[in-house]
Amino acid sequence: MRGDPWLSDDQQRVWRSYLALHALLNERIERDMQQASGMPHAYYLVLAMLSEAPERTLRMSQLADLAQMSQSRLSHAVARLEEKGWVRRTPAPDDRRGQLATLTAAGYDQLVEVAPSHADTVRSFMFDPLSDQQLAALGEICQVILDRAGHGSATDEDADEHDEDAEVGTA
Amino acid sequence: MRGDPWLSDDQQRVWRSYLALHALLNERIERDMQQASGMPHAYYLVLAMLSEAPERTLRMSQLADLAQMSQSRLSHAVARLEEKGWVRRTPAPDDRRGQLATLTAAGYDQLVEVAPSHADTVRSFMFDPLSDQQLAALGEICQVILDRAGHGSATDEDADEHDEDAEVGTA
DNA sequence: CCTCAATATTTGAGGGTTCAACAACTGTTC
DNA sequence: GAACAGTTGTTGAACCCTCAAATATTGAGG
Repeated sequence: MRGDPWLSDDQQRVWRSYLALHALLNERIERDMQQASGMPHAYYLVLAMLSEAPERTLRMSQLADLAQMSQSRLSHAVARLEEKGWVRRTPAPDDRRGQLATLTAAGYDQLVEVAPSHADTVRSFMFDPLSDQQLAALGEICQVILDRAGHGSATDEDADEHDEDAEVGTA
Repeated sequence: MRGDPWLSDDQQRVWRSYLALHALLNERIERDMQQASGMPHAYYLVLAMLSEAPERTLRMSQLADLAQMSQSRLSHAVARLEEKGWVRRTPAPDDRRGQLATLTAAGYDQLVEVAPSHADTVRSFMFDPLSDQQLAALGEICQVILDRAGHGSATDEDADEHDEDAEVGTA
């Protein structure tokens, strides 16, 4: 039903390392976030993306793209963030189907408060152990895989260009 | 409250790539699994770990360690896998607190049926794009980080040695 | 204008995960 | 051997995510 399955022994080993790595990292990030702000990491990313957008405002669908989540997931997420007072939703002026999500002042404050400990977690866990060469190698590895994702055998990708502008920072 | 936070620009870029990569990979794996077997990837790992154990049987706590989940999570998971008839639970003979989880024949069949497409997803997405050097580099990167995890600034790790023996394969 | 397919977003149900509390048992210590 | 701390595993509530269905709107064509 597809091309030759199975992983080589080397691939197996690396795959298990990758799984272990991610499990551990994720656990720490989520614990950290939960402690610091009572929200999951995914919600933090939503706030971060908004903070980098002009007017700290984005259409729901763009925000979903940037935060890499489904529209449904985002809708639930923003509902919750709105309850907390960190995001506000207003109807889009030009398209009456749309909604604009805006980061509130309280949301921005929250982001600023949480960011340092999050960044520290990521840096100390993931990056401190790596040499400069390894950091570069990891960057290229991710890029190669991402670039090739979409050709493979699956759905599709619409590939917006990236948009460097670190207001508060992803990590 | 911790050592110098913030990521360098390079680290930021790599971190975002990593996030994008994982989001995409995870999405495909989960979609694949759900389609092929109606269970999440985490449950597949539980079956896989059992398949590699002597007698296809493990104490709940060992299984939780190997599958990298909390006991609570595993308990819920095994409850569900038991409903599906893929795992059976029996009281441990030596310790009356304990439970043994055993992979049933049906569970093994399920694993064998699902494994190829899963392996193919992982290989084609993650490994096909990589050169041999990149595969090796990735392996080392994961190892370095994992080795240093536990010293860092966090909780603790008990570090069991690994245990090569691919009955059906993690991926 | 009317219809129809496509887009944008929300909703609710179903299931997964976490966290804290609990129940049962073990091993040690006095 | 009674008390107690520690281990093993389960439970229920709260929350998050997915999927499919619903709602509202747009834009293209006839």
